[in-house]
Amino acid sequence: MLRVATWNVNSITSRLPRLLPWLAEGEIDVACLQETKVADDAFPHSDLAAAGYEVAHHGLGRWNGVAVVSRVGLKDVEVGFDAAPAFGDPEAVEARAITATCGPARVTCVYVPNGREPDNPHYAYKLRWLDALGDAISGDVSADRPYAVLGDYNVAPTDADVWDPEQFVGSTHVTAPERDALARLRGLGLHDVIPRIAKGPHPYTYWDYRGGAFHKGQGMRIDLVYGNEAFAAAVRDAVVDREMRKGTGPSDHAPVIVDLDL
DNA sequence: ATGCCTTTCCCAGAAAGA
Repeated sequence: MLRVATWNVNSITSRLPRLLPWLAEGEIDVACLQETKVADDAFPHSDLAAAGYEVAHHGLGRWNGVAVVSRVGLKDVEVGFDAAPAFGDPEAVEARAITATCGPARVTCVYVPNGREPDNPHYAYKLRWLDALGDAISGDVSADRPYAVLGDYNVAPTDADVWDPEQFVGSTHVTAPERDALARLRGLGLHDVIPRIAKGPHPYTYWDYRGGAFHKGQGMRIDLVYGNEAFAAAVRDAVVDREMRKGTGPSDHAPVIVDLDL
């Protein structure tokens, strides 16, 4: 059994007291982490090493930052992806993707650009980014080896993936071009591994910090596990770890945990 | 939510998040 997870930690520094016990008690084999918000030299490498995890981190400072941590081996790391677009300066590609092979599976950890508003240049950047991602990963998707793209996609695939679609009319995360971009990824051979419902109407993964959104059930499913044929066929269970959205110092995202018969 | 929380930059308030 291989247990693979994705979690937007919203600062690895702030979340370390939650991350370490979660890894240990949850018996997580591989975790894809987003929004570490640190440069590589500020990542808590020694804490993860002491916990038994190898780390591949890609961070450039206060924004973005992604990591794969694994206790089942970690090799063939690829930082970013081929022809990853930049927002402005072509030399300033943001730290939003990292890929590694962990035991029997290969994973790409992604933090998809937010997009801000549909008429904002960051929205066009988001669509470019997703398109280029698809081009870059098609080989791994079609390979026989279990492979998945896990992370914060910043897109709710369907209206059921937001707590109130009426609230999102005209917003990012729900527009047709964004959903088309996910459909294209599925068209390459990726399958949306949807967690089972633990509570409420839907397996949401994100709740705003403000206004008691979590307790009101005002969530979104935007943290996704997209697995290729071999990965999807090996899935035995998938859950949202809602407990991690509770308690002291939570991230605004909850982890998604997938058990694989590998 | 017109950002009502949180984080990082760093010690004041901007920027960003979804």
